[in-house]
Amino acid sequence: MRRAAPDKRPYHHGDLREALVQAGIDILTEGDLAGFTLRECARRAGVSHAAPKNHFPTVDHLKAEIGARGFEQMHRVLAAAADAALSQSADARLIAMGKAYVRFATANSAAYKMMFRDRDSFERTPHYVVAAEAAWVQLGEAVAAVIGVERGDVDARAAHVFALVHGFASLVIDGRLPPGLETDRVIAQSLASLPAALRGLGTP
Amino acid sequence: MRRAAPDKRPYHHGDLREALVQAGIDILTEGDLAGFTLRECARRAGVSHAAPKNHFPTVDHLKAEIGARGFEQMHRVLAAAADAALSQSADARLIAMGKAYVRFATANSAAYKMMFRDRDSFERTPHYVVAAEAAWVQLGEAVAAVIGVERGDVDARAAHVFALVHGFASLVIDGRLPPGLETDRVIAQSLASLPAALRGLGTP
DNA sequence: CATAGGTTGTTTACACTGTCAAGATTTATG
DNA sequence: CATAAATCTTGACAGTGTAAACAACCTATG
Repeated sequence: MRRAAPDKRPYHHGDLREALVQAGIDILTEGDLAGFTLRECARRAGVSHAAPKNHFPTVDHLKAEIGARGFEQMHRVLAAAADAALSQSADARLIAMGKAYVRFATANSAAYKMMFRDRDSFERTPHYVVAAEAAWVQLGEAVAAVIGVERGDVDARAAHVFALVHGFASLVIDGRLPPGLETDRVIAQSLASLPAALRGLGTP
Repeated sequence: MRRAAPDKRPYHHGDLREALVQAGIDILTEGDLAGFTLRECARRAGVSHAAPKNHFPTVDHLKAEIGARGFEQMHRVLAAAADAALSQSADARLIAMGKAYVRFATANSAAYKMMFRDRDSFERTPHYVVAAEAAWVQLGEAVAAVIGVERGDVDARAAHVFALVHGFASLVIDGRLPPGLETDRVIAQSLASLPAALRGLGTP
């Protein structure tokens, strides 16, 4: 068994797979999505450019793994936001989660892009699929708590919420909203109207 | 003055700039966003790989031009949708535009991605800026017609609409909504609730 | 324990990309 | 017409992802 940080870099890295993932996350944290490169990850891990092949057959596999971790982290952030609002109403919890969603996306814009962009080019690894699915389930539960479980069609309402928060997140990240707009206030306003809108949805 | 399609390619190319743009649009129409390459555009225009430099200093300039045209085309599509619903209420027109928006985005997914993705890497050419701005203005007008011009804060409501349709478009394009979901019906439902939600926005 | 086999890295190579510099060719202009 | 400007070609360079051949290390089996 080899320790993680031996004194003299042995031939084998020790935990190259994890080092590559971490290097990739570091690059994204620096906000340099274009700088995300398989060779650069290898470079940061202190390894030759072809070494990653043993752990990730393709750069898309690495992207899928990092994207999966992004979903997992977002899941934790949303769960924490919901927990913090546990004493409040289901409406307040959903709103808190919506705010946390947009905040996470904008604070980790490069990672967020990697989570959503180019999904087709990802080999859909099981890890990625499971992590992305969990986000959907989490959202559906919060929506169900708002509209009441007996009212069917939770998915349609969850899609409404998903579209709204993902839309805001994308627009803010890409700087697509007009410069003068107070995005925080606008988003808070839209989210505040969400529970009522969900209850009215599909019932004219 | 030279015509667009002379019989014998008299100038070096005649209209290389336009040919490059068209080649790029063709690639996107084929849905192959990854295949969009400056060299491939040059290839399709029947010209050497470095020829584009005279018309587009950088590949991002070509992307910006194509993105601008995408915004222009979308503007026409939305205007047509609004015109077709001219005899109906402002609510109906906004809903029609929303549907047309999502339909355009999903039917031209590669072009839509080029319009929105990587905006930072675009040299922000005047053409692109103007075209993108026009889309925002168009949306704001439709929203203003719904809520009444006297009620201020049109931008906040326009942002709400923009986020919703862009969110749906992005999620559909990236296949992010659950497989079983009837997206057409769900989106129609969400859009139907939009005018009422806009009127209630910000007025508790 | 020795050794055969599999795992992990390195080296080298290839096709591809965007960009640049130098030259050739065609058009426009004084 | 002669000269300048615009346009295109050729060739080069640094990057990229991926593949194949080889080397070093680990491990399990005889």
